[in-house]
Amino acid sequence: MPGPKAPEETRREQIVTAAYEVALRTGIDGVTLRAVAAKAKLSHGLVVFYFKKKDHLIGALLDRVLATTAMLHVSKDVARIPHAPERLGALLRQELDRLSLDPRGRRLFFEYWALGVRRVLIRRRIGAALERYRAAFRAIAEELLAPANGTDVTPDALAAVAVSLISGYALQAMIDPDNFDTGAYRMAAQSLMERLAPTPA
Amino acid sequence: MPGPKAPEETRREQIVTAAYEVALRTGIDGVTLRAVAAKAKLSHGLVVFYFKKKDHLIGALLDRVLATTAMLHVSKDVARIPHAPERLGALLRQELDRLSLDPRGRRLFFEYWALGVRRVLIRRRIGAALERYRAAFRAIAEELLAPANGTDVTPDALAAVAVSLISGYALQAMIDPDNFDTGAYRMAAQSLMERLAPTPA
DNA sequence: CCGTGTATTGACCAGTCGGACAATGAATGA
DNA sequence: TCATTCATTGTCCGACTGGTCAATACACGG
Repeated sequence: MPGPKAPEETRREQIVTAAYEVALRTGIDGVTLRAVAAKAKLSHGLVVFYFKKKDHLIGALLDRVLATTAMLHVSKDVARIPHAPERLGALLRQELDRLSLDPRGRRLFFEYWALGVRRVLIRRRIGAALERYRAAFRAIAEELLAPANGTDVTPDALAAVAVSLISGYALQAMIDPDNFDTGAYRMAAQSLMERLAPTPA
Repeated sequence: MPGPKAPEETRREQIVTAAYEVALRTGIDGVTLRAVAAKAKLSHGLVVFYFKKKDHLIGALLDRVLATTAMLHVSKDVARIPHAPERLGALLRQELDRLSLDPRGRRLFFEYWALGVRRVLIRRRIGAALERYRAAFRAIAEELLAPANGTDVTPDALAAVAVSLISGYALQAMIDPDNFDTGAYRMAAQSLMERLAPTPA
């Protein structure tokens, strides 16, 4: 006995939301058509009705993951800092702080990253997200490195290093929180970044 | 018709080797009892005969992965460098170079990393490997930071940062090699590390 | 030469997965 | 009011999974 109608576009979002919740608890592997349907209180047939292939569903789920966890907004407070090195350090700290709350989303991001190693479409989208992430840092890096042009550090590389500091933090903190002193790490990373400015050496 | 006997302890290694080859090509998901058995030219029943549970097999496979890819040997050339900052930079560069060749093993390592997020036993072993990796850097970091004790950077944090630079490099380079300038990154990372010494500031 | 233990096989099982599909219900327009 | 459209359901299917197990062939000690 087919149930009531709710043919709004909401259905897709509802399903993706259910998938997201499932993924948070059980990982991408746990995102099965039936598990998602159960979480959304639908028949699993309906899920494949909206997303013809399961891959499409996990693609849509990737959108959700990227939207909620891989976006970088430079807060007003940070943007207002005049001195470029300090601004870079502050941005770094802001991101590290953000990482500390709700690590579950980040876990999903890394799971997708691992998936991307084998699947081209996912790899491209994650790569693009990383590139956008780097771009935000690159802007500051250019400004910072402008005076000390004699240096062998390019803005692009500096941005990549910043991203490394952030993702490396997440990676290490996730895998053994016990042996990882997050406070000390943040101090060190920030101080390292800010130390770039004074002497181009 | 049960085949010939070869009851040596070699069988286990042979199976793990087959599993490793399968994993390199198809990822950990592809490591199925039957796939491994086929690769090793055995019946899948024999695989479960040696490794009672599949988990034991993927545990043994993790050993293999860690042994071949997560070990850090400080080469003689590097160890002989007297000046600590330069030594740290050289070690960093050595590891980054090593990452460039044969990324397949590293991919597996990161796949296990993602797996570790959900599975406790794997998480602990990866965490331990990571800690050993950090320890190698910590030794140099202590020596490096000794004179400039006024600094807010602890040896532990510096080691963690070094690991971040390495894993972050792998992360970004593997996912989109096109937009990632490996050469510039290596220059920047090394120069950043070596810049730690001169002025404790 | 013959049992005994064990390495090895293949068949089998229950479970789960993604996907196809006919049947059914509800809304909608004529 | 009735036919049409389409969202929704449950069922069914084939493939594959991890795991069990009886049957078998081999090596070896007596």
